[in-house]
Amino acid sequence: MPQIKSTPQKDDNFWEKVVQVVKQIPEGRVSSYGAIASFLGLTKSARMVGYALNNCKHIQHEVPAHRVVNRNGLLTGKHNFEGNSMQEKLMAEGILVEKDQVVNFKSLFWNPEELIK
DNA sequence: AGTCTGACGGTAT
DNA sequence: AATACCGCCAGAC
Repeated sequence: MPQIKSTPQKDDNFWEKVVQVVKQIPEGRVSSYGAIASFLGLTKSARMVGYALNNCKHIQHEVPAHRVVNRNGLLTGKHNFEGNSMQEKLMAEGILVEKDQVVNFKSLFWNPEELIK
């Protein structure tokens, strides 16, 4: 469980929602911070998604945070993982990474909106 | 209380 | 096409 430190009221549990969504990312697919933020109704707060994952890094083993990259497919969060484990985890799922960037990102991209369907 | 810093993204130059 | 800036907002100082 992520530690929610913000005030209980405004607390929409954004962090938890982020975790829930990220958990739904299928293996071998990737998504972006912006897409998740948008899906949660905070279109302009993509940074908060990364921030949330950072907050939840202690449960990283349950959250495929490595499948979340920025809108260009760039592994911007790489340095938050040990060594280059982010890339390694992606590669292990068959996702090609070249120069810190997901190859064929556009077709591997998974939009949270698919959850609704 | 003021300032700075991000696992970002869009717009302007 | 490449930078530069700006909005976003919770935390750390």
